[in-house]
Amino acid sequence: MLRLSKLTDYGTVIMTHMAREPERVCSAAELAVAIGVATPTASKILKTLARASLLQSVRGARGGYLLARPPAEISIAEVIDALEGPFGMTECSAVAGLCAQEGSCLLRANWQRVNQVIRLALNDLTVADMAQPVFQPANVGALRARPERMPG
Amino acid sequence: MLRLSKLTDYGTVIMTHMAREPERVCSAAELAVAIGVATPTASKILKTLARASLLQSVRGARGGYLLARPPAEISIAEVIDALEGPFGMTECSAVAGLCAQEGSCLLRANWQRVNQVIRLALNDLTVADMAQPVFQPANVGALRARPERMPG
DNA sequence: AACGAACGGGACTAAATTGGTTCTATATCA
DNA sequence: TGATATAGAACCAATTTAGTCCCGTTCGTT
Repeated sequence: MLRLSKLTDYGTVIMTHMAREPERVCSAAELAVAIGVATPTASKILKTLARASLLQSVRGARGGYLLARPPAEISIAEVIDALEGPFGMTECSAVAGLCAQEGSCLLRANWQRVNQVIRLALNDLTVADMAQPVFQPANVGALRARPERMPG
Repeated sequence: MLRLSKLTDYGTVIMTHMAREPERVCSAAELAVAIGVATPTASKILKTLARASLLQSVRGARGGYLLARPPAEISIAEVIDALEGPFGMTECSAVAGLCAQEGSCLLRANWQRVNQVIRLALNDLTVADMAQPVFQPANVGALRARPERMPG
């Protein structure tokens, strides 16, 4: 459930990769090789991330991309938002007000809440966190271990 | 981002609807009218929920569906799992081990963590919670208000 | 016993989404 | 000036999703 698209996955891998050397300007071709996709595909993702102001682009020869902010200040939620469109687990909560069965729409308020939890959890997880090979739960407030009711 | 499929959304609406009268046997046709979809569509969802043991089916004339357990003991995570397939935000974390770019797969461990947060949050939210018009945050441990870093 | 209501399961079609490529224009370094 | 590299849009193919239909089975009702 809650599967992200491939492009979004690639996007997080790219951001993580770049976070390891935040100063370096990386070209689309270089990143494509690094993460194992074709250049046009990487390029498409990079353009999207740049348009969302998560990356800064450098045009011209020896150009490429650069993290727009320190990796610790870029949350995974932002990366997902950039690549996956507007937030919202259901259509209703994403684009409020155009719901066919208004009678059942008490639900929406609850979905909004669930969305919010997820968003907060992902807001607390930064690109810098992801770049660390061993991930520090302390950095991510929402990631407390809560063992109850965890089905297979 | 993290958009659920329509069917899953319908599924939660159905479960919530049924939670309001847990004793009553509801036919597919009746539920279809209640939530505003065509009968075959409702039927498809109900079959899936029954196969996942979230609903109990009653065959024959005057048959229908019934919650398999008290609504407070059915989590939203289960409903989503039933309708959306195996858990996992990326392909890698859903079906471990078949990742093209193994080098970048440090990421996977982190994604797993994120998945877990989301899952725990949704595990704590039950069908009974959703059925209440005003939703009690106290019932849902993971739903603490945490105002930091909440962009547009 | 026969009829009809209702579920079980699978196959199928159409529509929407996604993944990926290509092309043209623009910017910049050497 | 030429090579390199991004910007942006259009486009195609493949997958996924939504929704429908059909046939078999179960079981009240008459």
